[in-house]
Amino acid sequence: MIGFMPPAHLVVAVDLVVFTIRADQLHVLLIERGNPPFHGKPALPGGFVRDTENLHAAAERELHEETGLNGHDFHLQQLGAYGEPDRDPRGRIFTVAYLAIVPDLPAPLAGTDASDASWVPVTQAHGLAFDHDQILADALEAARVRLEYTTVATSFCPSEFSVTDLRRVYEVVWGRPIDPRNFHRKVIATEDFVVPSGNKRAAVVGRPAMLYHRGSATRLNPPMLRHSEP
Amino acid sequence: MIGFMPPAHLVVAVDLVVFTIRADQLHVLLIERGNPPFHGKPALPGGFVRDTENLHAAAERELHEETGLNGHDFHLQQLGAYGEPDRDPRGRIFTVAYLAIVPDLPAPLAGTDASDASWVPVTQAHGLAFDHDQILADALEAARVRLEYTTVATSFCPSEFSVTDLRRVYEVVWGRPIDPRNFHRKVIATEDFVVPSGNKRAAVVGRPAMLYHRGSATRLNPPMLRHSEP
DNA sequence: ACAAAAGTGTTTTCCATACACCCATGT
DNA sequence: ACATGGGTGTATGGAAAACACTTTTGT
Repeated sequence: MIGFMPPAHLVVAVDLVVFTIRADQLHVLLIERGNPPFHGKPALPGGFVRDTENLHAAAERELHEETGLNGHDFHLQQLGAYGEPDRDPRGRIFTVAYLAIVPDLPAPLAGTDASDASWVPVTQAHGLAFDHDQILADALEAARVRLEYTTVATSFCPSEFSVTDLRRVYEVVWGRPIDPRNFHRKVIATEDFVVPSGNKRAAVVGRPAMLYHRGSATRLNPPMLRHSEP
Repeated sequence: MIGFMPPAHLVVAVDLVVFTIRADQLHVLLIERGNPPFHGKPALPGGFVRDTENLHAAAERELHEETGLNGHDFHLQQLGAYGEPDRDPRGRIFTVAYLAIVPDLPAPLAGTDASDASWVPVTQAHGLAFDHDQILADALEAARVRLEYTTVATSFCPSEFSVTDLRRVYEVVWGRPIDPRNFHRKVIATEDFVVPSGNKRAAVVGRPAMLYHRGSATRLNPPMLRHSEP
């Protein structure tokens, strides 16, 4: 299998950096490669772009194959193109990386093509195949920046969530604590960031939280400020 | 020439959106296509990525071919990949767009391969070949955003420039006036945004301006705020 | 002296931070 | 009653906007 050369028109792939939050930790979806090169190594899920589909559709298809998600239950956005001549030992293969943000899936990967896929804490995701370490690092920084200026944080949450759930997203992705009171006021004050669902969380302990759905806003104005370390 | 199909490995191109400011107007570098498809139409400069070069190097090479610039006299950054199946009638050709920002060139395009290239005000750059209208629109928005959070505005200026020159960049790209006094204080207060050259502008009229070089900073913290329209 | 552009000071307004406090629920 | 987390009010500091003012040159 060494030296396999893909058909000439298959020189553009898409790779996905799929983030979710499980147990208050940021996780990324990785597969274990079943073929050379990098046989047995962890890698980002991805595949070649088909003749009739555009880049975004290819990314959506891959995401569906790996997670079973479709519709608009996720955030999917292009990160950029990677094209070092030697990035793939099979030959000159360009890849377009996509950042995907999904809620913690109840039945994560059952019934999908990718039973070989698994969630790995980003803190432990090293030594990936190809240039995927670099792509993952870029994706992490992009996700942190997007939390500042957009409403993507809600894409980490299920359909119904509390303000505290949303705050945990910021704390986990940014890796620093946020004042609950000020965060609450800011989220509520930002128009169409979240809309009340009318329900309340069954309280395990303490006052039950009001629940919200994602609002229609996409940009955060003013942004959530992430300061440099104190 | 109709129906020309590039060699199979040449399916990835880079296209450049080169911005400069001339006569207080934002201009973009366009070529007139000498071959089908879109013969005679304006288009962004670009070309195929060579076997041994990475994407950034290909973009740098194209920029040098079109403008004669090399070294670090410019800003060059990837915008993203475009890959609609029908974006090029010759076949499936992906392109990676780059945003380039250069100072107003003294002898703009003399002695370059591209005597067919010319500066066009962005307000008049419509009806471009391929999907270049879309790429140009994306590049313009990206440039506006980057002026907020980075120091790229200095890349529009020659080696030595005044604070007022820099303010004009913001006003031209954003298309709205800025208070000269507050802008001045903010630029000077931001560490390493600009460094004094020690020289003064020969005054045509009024008090001569102090001149500056680009500083070492790349990110603007705090950012230049571009408010929504009043 | 005057015009014109560069650069500084001052006031006001707004927003982020910090933190005290009240609210709603389970035990 | 009280512990626990959810949510609100308020004082303070710092930065942005608005704008009056001073400085430096050429004519």
